[in-house]
Amino acid sequence: MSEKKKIYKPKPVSGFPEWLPEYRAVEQRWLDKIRGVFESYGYCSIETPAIEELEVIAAKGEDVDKEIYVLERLQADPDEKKDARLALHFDQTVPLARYVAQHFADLTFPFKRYQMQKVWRGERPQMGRMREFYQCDIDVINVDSLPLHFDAEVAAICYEALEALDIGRVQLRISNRKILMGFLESLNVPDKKTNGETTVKLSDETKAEIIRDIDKLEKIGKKVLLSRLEQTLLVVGELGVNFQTFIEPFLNLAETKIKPGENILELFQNNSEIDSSNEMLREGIEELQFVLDQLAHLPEHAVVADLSIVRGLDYYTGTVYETQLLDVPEFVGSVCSGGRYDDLAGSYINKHLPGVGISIGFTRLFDVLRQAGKIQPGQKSPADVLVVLPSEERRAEAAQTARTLRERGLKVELYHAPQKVGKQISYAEKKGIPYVWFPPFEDGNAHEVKNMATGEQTEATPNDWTMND
RNA sequence: GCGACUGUAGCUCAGCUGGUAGAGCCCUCGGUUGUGAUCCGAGUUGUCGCGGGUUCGAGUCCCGUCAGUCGCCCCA
Repeated sequence: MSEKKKIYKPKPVSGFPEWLPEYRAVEQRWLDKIRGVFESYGYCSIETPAIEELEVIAAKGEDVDKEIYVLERLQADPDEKKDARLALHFDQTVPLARYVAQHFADLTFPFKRYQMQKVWRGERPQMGRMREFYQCDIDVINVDSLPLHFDAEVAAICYEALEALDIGRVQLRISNRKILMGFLESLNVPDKKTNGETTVKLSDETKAEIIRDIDKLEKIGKKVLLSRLEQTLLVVGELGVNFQTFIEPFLNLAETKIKPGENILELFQNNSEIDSSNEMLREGIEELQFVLDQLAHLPEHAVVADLSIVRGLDYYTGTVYETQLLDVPEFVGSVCSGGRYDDLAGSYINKHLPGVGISIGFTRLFDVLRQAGKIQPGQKSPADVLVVLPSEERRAEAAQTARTLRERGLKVELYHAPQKVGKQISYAEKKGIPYVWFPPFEDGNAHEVKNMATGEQTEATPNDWTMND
């Protein structure tokens, strides 16, 4: 007879966050604010399915492949293999490309859209890194060519959206991939095979390795970075000793944060060790300068050019962005990143569709600030008023009071049982409901309302009371 | 995927060199009649992550496993 109820103890699944009501309330408010800023620039909303065909999602590059969640039925029918495999989307940029290609005929270009949905990545979770999270994307896609102004516009919009959240100072860091690509292309480094007698161009593989490492410049520093390059590349390599001395001048530039108004080309030309005549390099500098100067209206700290920003995703071809929270130094990751991609939809449609966009890593942003204690939790209930239930006999009257208040635009909860008044009040207190309404407990008595913050209680009528009374 | 650390009540944790589990918070009730956040009193709560081993005996030691945290890779 003493058999115990079997309980399955719930455990949170790491990397799949969920919040208590008081934080969810803040999260909703933030999403509304971001949406408001996006729409104020005329960007429209779309939503794409949580899943895409694996073929579509995996189009990005090998590194992300291993992080893709695929979807299958528990009882997968072996004969069903002919069906396309499905996968949860990894980001919203690739689904956008597919969407644009698919609805090409019905869209108006330049197509400006925002999209706020969850995405999934199978990574090891840690501070600021989840396996399920919201991204707030804003992108512009056009046919044939896309004016460079948009590279500045999407950045400015995102900055404004972040500013609207009142989260302290944020800094956009912008670069242009063409600069680093052009620089690496221009190099003639000593050939190992000839013991440095002749020179050789960097292979794509080597370039990729260097790019990956330069991304870490701020984190690990120039010295460590150079010795790392030496270690990884000399071994692999076609490169002769001291090849790092060819990279170093660039790192010196990449270490500085360039403000709007500064002349980037001059910085290169003043550095005699860098050959700034490379065409791609020049183009990148010009573009970066343009975008940077277009953002000069933003506050002092808000935007810098930072040549160490290159971004991991392969599809970016020009402008790239990252964003730091300057007032949360314990977190160094980017909370808002993106870039320009010249032809992401090219594999779905026979049109040239360049785009540029940025994505706010919403859940990361929210959770990092929450953990840093910078988010004031909201109310546990959206209600403005709790109507006390005096007795079962007076339920109809109390319900009518609540209805009247609701009709006047207030959010009103009616207490569920005629319990002791003290209990009803403490319920309101716990849920953070700011006002408690007392309908008459006896015929002929007046309504009263209590302000929970001040403890003050006054007579009132449901038809004309307002929260400021 | 690799490395380090952790895993005891709903939550935060204590439990010394092995002897059959404890504190605070939370929650419930009470301190008479219609008033919360303080105070006082009483009460409920545990496969000690899971499986195996050593032992007369394991929350405590050993092995395995799973999960979590942090770091690396990568990224929002």
